[in-house]
Parts: sequence; C-alpha cells; structure tokens
Amino acid sequence: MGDNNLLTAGMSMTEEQQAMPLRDAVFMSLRKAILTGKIKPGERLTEVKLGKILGTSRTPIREAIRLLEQENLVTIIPGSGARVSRMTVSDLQDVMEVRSALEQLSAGLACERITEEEKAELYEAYNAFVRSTQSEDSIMIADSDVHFHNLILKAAKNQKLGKILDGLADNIYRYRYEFIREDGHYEDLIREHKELYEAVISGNREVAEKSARSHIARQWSYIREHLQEDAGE
Amino acid sequence: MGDNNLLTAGMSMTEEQQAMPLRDAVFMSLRKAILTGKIKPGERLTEVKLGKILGTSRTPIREAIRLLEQENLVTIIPGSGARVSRMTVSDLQDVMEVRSALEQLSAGLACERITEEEKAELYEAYNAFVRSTQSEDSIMIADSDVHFHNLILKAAKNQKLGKILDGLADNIYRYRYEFIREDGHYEDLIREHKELYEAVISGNREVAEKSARSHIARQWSYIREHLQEDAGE
DNA sequence: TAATTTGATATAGTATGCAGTTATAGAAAG
DNA sequence: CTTTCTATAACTGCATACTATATCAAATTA
Repeated sequence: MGDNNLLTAGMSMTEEQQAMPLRDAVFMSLRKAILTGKIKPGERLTEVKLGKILGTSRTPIREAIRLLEQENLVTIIPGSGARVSRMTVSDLQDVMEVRSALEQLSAGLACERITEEEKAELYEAYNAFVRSTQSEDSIMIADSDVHFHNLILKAAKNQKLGKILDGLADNIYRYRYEFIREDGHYEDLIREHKELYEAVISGNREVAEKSARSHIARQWSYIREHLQEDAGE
Repeated sequence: MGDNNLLTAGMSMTEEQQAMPLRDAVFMSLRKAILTGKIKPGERLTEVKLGKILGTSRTPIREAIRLLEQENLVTIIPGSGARVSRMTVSDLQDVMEVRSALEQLSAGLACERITEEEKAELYEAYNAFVRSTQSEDSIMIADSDVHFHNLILKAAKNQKLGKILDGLADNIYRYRYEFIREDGHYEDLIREHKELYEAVISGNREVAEKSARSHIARQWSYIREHLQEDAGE
C-alpha cells in the first residue's frame, strides 16, 4: 500500500490507541499534526484523504475535525470543507488578553489552595526552571516554564479553568519557544518566577497575580516581535 | 405520523433551519431542550430515539451531541451513551470563578474600547434595566441585565472572550433568574449597574472591574443560597 | 474579449448497515 | 426474597452507500 509512506512521514496514530475510541485517536493525531506544523495553516482537511492516511473511515475523521474546530485549530466552512485555522495578530491578541486574566486567576487561586505537597513539587519545578536557564536551551527552558505553570494551575483546583487554559495554550503552541530571549539574559524571567513562586508559597495573592500578568505580557511582546519579522505568511 | 406529538410537545427544530446544516439545527434544538429543562440532568440521550423525535438520522444527532459535550452540557461515556450533565456545586463554583475573572476583563477592556455609538446603546440598556426593576418582574430584570452585560462584552471587542463567556453562561442558565432578590429591593443591583455604566463611559477601568466582580459575587451568593434549599435534586 | 451559464467532478452532508459491547430482564440457585 | 447467571434486546462505534452542494473549467453568448 502507498499509504504507509505518508503515514510514517507525516502523522500517525499515537502508540497507545488500545481501548480508546478511534475518534479520539484521530483527534489527537490531527491535533499534533497541526500543532507541530505538519499540516500547515490554510491547508485543507479532506475527510477521505485523511481517512486513507490514517486508515479509518470518514466517520471518526469527521468527529475529530468537529472537536478541532471547538479548539479553534480548524475552521469549518459549511458545505465546503475544513481548513487549518490561520490566526491573525488580532486573534492572538484576543487569546493573550484572556490568557492573562486566567493565568492571574490561576496564580491567585493557587495562593489560597496549594497544599504542602504541591509546594514541594513547585519548589522542585522552580529549581528545574532555574537550572534550565543555565543550559541556554530554549526548548528546555520553555518546557520547564510550562511545567511550572501547570503545577500552579493544578494547585488552583479549578477544573474549568484548567480546561479553558489548555485550549488557549493550543492557540499559541507554535510560538511557545519564541518568548525565550536568545541572548541568554534570563534575569527577568527568573525574577518573575521567583516572585511568583514565593508569592504562591506565602499566599500573597496580589503579588502572585502581578507576576502572572507581567509574565504573560512578556510572552506576548516577544511573540508579537517575532510576528513582525514574519510579516505575512 | 406519530412523531409530531413528541415534536410539538417537547423539542423542535428552530424556525429558521433553512440553509443550515442539519447538525447545527439539531445542536441548537438539543441545547435549548437541555437549558430549558425539557431534557433533565442525568437523562440519557439515545441517538435513534432523538433521531425519531427530530426526524433525522443518527449522524447529525451524533455530531450535535459531541458539540454539546464540548460545552459541558452532556457527558459522554465511551461505549455507553451520552447523558445530560449533572452539575455539582463544586463545578458551579469553578464556573463562577472563571466568569468573575472574565467579566472583569470584559468590563476593563470595554472601558478602553467603547465607541460613542456603543455608549449610547449602553445608556439605553442601563435605563431599560432600571425601568425593569420597577416592574418587579424577575424574568424581565434578568433579561435586561444580560443584555446590559452583553453590550459591554461587545464593546470589549474580544471575540475569544465572547465565545468563552457564552459557553460559561450556558452552564448557569438554569439559575439565571435566581440572583434577583424576591423582596423587591434592588438598590444594590442598580447601584452596581450605575457604577459599572459610569465607569465604562468614563473609562475608569479599576472601578469597572470592581463593579463587575461584585456583580458576579452577588449572583453566585444568590445561586448558592438557592442550592441550599434544593439540597439534593 | 469579457461575462455568464452550464456541466462535470470532487467533496461534504446525510442515511443506513453491521459488528461488537453494554444494559436489562428473567430464570435459576441460594 | 435475594442474588447471580444468562439470554436477549438495545445501543454505540465504525464503515459504507447515497444525495446534495460547491467548485472549477469549458463553452456559449454578448
């Protein structure tokens, strides 16, 4: 079969698709392909084609595409097909404004709800972050940053908030490494994390929220800077 | 046909289903049925049954149910079917916390982005709200309150924010009339609206956010009060 | 030549069939 | 009378078949 080349070259079902509904496996597979840029913005998602690539019928593909639309990763034009969403700067601005508000909420709630156990975890994550900045590997830095914030989100103990923030994160996934300064001056980042960490540990809601806000603001300014360079696409 | 009795008695396709994909019509229809309590929490949604009632095949029903799941109106158990979600107090608390943060954002952004035209609209809406409180009809009061807040949301000019807040509103739809005091003392509500209106008009972001916050807090305390009475369901 | 119509093709929308799984009711055993 | 097992009915998951619609290109007309 000629399908396997595309399958191995591009997307594939995730390893552990046992006992998982096909639609979910397809969803995760497509989501990953979009987030990693394997399927590019503006590209069309045709049901039969994807079905051939992933080895399923149209039905699970359809359902997966509907879910992707909910996360704003694809845009469906009724009657015509689905395309990978093309985010405008204005769209991104919308997302970042909401993220800012919700990351503040996350930090604020965490202040009041974090357990001793979680404090220990957060301490670990904070140190891991500081270590990663020394490596100057922006992938590692970004990942440890995300981990740190996810722990705070977990400590906030608000499932709805978690779901929404996860969805928003997808929207800026492509830019996740770009808010790391290339020149290796991470003082601001470290300071913010330190501030945030200490505020959450000590329950200082006001400071925690302020740190979260400036953290997002910094991210956004870096992303926006990068968008200037692209200037089109 | 025996289907029409159920159709007219319970749910039905919305009037303007012309040129709209069936799945969307079904989605809106089911959504309405759930929000208005025509289908009750815990009740099972079977594809063939709904298909018979609404006069479609299973496919559009399936897709509509998937969308409803995204809005947390139904819960899908893989392999077994879909049921109307049963919200716990904790779930509601999560929703209200997020709503509070986002209504604040909405009010804050509106301060900076409202146009003269929108100011006039908002003025109208504010007056309509005050008038409605004199009527002591809690349905009318709640509706004019929602309208007032929707105008602010529109003035905030953030589509993402609008979408998310709409989704959250569905989660508390059942309780939308319950935050209106029964005893006819609406001073607090009117004062909050006046404060919020004037803050948005004059661009006083801090006051606007504070008003929005206390408005949601009031809503939540009334809803929670009411939940005590039910004490079970 | 430009615009408009028309027809062919591709693709989404919808319906239905089949297989496997889950829920249910009834019988048998305790 | 209760519990457990089993047979059956009902339902979802996935696939496929059919239908409606959109898109694009060629042809026809102004």
